[in-house]
Order: sequence, then structure tokens, then C-alpha cells
Amino acid sequence: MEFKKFLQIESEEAWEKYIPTLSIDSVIFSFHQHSLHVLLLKMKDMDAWGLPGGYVEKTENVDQAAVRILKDRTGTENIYLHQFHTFGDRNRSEDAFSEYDDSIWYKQRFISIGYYALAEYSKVSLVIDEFSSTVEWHSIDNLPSFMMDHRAIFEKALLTLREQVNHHPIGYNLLPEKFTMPELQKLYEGILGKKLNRGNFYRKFLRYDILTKLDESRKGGAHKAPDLYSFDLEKYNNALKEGLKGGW
Amino acid sequence: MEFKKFLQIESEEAWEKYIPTLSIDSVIFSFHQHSLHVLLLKMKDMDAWGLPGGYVEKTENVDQAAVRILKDRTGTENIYLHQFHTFGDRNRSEDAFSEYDDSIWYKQRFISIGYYALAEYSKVSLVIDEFSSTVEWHSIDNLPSFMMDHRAIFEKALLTLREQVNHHPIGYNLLPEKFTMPELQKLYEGILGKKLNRGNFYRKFLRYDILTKLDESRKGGAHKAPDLYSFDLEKYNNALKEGLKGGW
DNA sequence: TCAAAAGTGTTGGCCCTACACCCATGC
DNA sequence: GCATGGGTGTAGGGCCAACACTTTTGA
Repeated sequence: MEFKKFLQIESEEAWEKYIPTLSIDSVIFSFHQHSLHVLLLKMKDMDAWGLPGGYVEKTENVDQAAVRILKDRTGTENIYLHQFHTFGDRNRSEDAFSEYDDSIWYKQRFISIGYYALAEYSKVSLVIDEFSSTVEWHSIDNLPSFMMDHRAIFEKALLTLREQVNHHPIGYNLLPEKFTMPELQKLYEGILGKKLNRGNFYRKFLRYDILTKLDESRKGGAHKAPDLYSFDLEKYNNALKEGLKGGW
Repeated sequence: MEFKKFLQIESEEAWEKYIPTLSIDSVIFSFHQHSLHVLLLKMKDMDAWGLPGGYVEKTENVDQAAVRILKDRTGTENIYLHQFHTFGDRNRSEDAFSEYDDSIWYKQRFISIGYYALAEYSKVSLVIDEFSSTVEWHSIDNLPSFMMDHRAIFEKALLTLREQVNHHPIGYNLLPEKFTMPELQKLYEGILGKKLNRGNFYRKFLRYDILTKLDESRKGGAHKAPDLYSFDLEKYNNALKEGLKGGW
């Protein structure tokens, strides 16, 4: 019963500090081991996994709250963050905390503002919170079962990412400073959920004229060593204003 | 002072009925007289104009609330409605109702969920509410000054419309059943904020293969009578799933 | 030397741009 | 008939898919 007691105490503080009825859920993406990953927490007294989230302090902007929550979980606030949808169905959180008293903060009806974040894998150090027993990256090709409507929130985030891939600096924020064409292509295939033609992808991206080819290649792997590239940030940002041309 | 008294009474009801801190603002678009219009209200004791809005009842879904609010203002609930952004800056509503007591409902800090609506002009009959002195369509090329952050909310709605023009049934919902190519083009030019080449627009849209050419033309105007078209709803919806191809 | 991955060449088709031309209508 | 706007023709270029070929690497 120790955890229940803890929740009771936290609950009292929450009513003082936060805007009621309102929460934030973050879908934090990263890219490593050839695939897109999403950050998930396992709650201490639940079987299912959930997205990292939090609440909005009475005196802070909603966007600031999202940054704060993200920093608490990843140790860094220098992460690309974008609001994508607000989830307001009446019953979306009603089955959680069913064994608790109705007056507990966590048992409210929450309207949740969804943010997606694009994190560079190597720069993130995962931080666990008091509510969770585990915090882990999960490949989006192999996800566990989610609590409440978090599956739908994740799906909506991925769909939004897909729609915005030509207008937002998605490649830049998910890849390390230096990367190869095959890595970039894998990232795009993960976001779009389909295979792309290798040669055509290669040339299409070069045609955008937003990459700098470096005088190095990725040694160490088997087979031919691929060239390394980085983004030309000025050209990249200019191109994104108009949107990268052509569909996927 | 009659209006102030009225607000006091409404305020007490509001605390009972609605989720606190949360509001909805709607950007209702229509198309007529060759240009995009947006529905605006003038508050009774303010100079500036505002977007129609409302609050979420404690027992309804947020999406349902948006439909209800829209119906109250337009007399119909058969309107395309889409959530586009949530506005949560701490100070966004702080200068409104400054001469009222802090305990009044309307003086809370509101986080507002923005919806855009696409209304067919001829099917809407404007309904005024008790807070407003005027309700009017305004051409987006000639807008008055707005209250609070409603200008930013409108801009964000228009930008979203622009980004989603290939994925959402925007033409279908803003035009009457039968329309001409020049009308369709004007609509697109209004949304995109730029002129398009006539002949190329014409052929590009025909190539989508989502229009039915009718055996009629729009008589009565000067010059050559343009052909009338309507959307082939089945083909249209299929095409939108993948998104209409090509940029603007 | 061989398989596999990376880089590059090639070809035909489609769409886009730009501009030009014809057609229909009200004045 | 003439100005105006609507419908259509056309030539050039760019992008794209598909596929094949060459190069580089580790085993």
C-alpha cells in the first residue's frame, strides 16, 4: 500500500499546483538500430504501457509545460517539440485509477494535449519517475499494449509526422550530425510506413540541395562504406518554409 | 448595467455546467462573392471582433461541444468541423473582462481548443447570441481588429487549411453542389493566398478524375457561360485518402 | 573471389509551366 | 464586332519509377 499512500500525498499537491482537468501526453520519437522508436513508461501498478505525460502549472504556458515534462523524462530541453492534437473524449481516462477515491487528482476527467518530440537517440538519457517501474524505447514495429487511449494518441502522432514530413525538420532532429543516405532512407521508410526505391531516393534528396557531402565514410560495417552527409542548415530551413517538393 | 448583471447570472450557471479553464473557439469559413469569408461576432461591450466560441459541458466530448457551439451559431450541425490547434499561453485572455470581479467565470485563464469549420454559405443562417451585438461574414482580405489572440487563431486556421488542402474535402464543403471551374479556382487561390494559372489549374483538376461535368452551364453572367461541375463523391473520398497529388 | 551494399547511368512516361489560340457571350 | 472571360492546344523541361550496371568492402 505504500504506492497508494504516495499517490494520495501527490494528489493534494497537484490540486494546488496544476490546472485541473488538463494534461499533456508526449510521443517522443527517436531513430536507432534502423528503426523509429517511441519512449514508453510502465506504470507501477498497471500491466499496460503509457506515454510520458504531466500537467500544466497554473502560471505557465502550455508549451512551457510540455518542455518541462520532456526535460524531466529525457534530461534535456533542447528537443524539437510540436503540438499535434487535443484528446477530449469524455471516457478516455475513466477506467484508470478505478480503485481509488473519487477525490483523487488522477481520477478526474482529463482533456489531454498531445505533443510529439523528435529526440536524437545518443543525446537522451532516460529518467524514470515515481509513478513508473520502467522507461524504455520501443520500436514502432513491435509495440506492447497501451493504457487508456494512448495507442490512439501514438497513432495520431505518427500520422501527423507523416503529413508534416515535407514541412518540418524531421530528418535533422532525429538523426545524428553525420549520417549516411541509407540511414536517412530507413528513417523516411519508418515514418512513411513503406519501402522506397534506393536510387531514386538518393537522387531526390540530393536534388533538394540541402545536404553537405562530407569527406568521410562510415567505416566498420560490412560491404562498401557509405558516404557521410550532414544538413546544410540554412538551405534546409529555407527549403522547409516552402515545403520540400514532391510527394512520397 | 443590465448586461453586467446578465453576465453575473450566466457566470454562476457556467461554473456548474462547464469544465473550467477550457474553451472552444471556431473559425467558420465560407466562400461567396469570389472570396473566402470568416464568421465574426462583435461583443456587446467591446470594440473588437471575436471568433464564435463556447465551453465544454462536464459530460460531453470535446468534439460534441464543438458541434453544439457551431449549431448554435449557424442553425445547422451538418458542417465539416476539424480541430486544428490548442492555444494555451498564460496571458492569452488576461486583458478581457478587466472591470469584472475575479470570481466571474469569464475572467478565468482559458486554454482554448481551436476548430475550423467549412460551411456552405447558402445553407447557413446566422444566429446571434446574448453576448454579441453583431454577427457577420467578413472577407479574409479585409478583416477588422480582433480581441485577445483571435487574430492568431484565425491565422493558424488558415495556415492549417492550406496545409491540408490535398487531404481534406475542402472544396466539397465550401462550394455549392454545382459550381464552375473559375469558382473552384478562386476558392483555391483564396486558401493558398496566391494566383494560379488558369489553364493548368483546369487540367490538373480534371486529371484528378474526381469531378462530374454536368450538362448545364452558369447562365446570366456576362461573357461565355462556364460549364457546371459537381464532385463525384466516391472518387473524391478515395483520392483524398492518398491525398491529391502534386503541390500548389 | 564472391556476395552484398552503395553509388551511378539510362530510358520512357507523366506532369508542370508558359504561352498561344479559339470559342461563346453580352454590350 | 469587340472586349472579356472560358475552354483547349502545344512545346520544353523536370521529376519519377524501374531497372541495370559499376564500385567498394569484408569475409
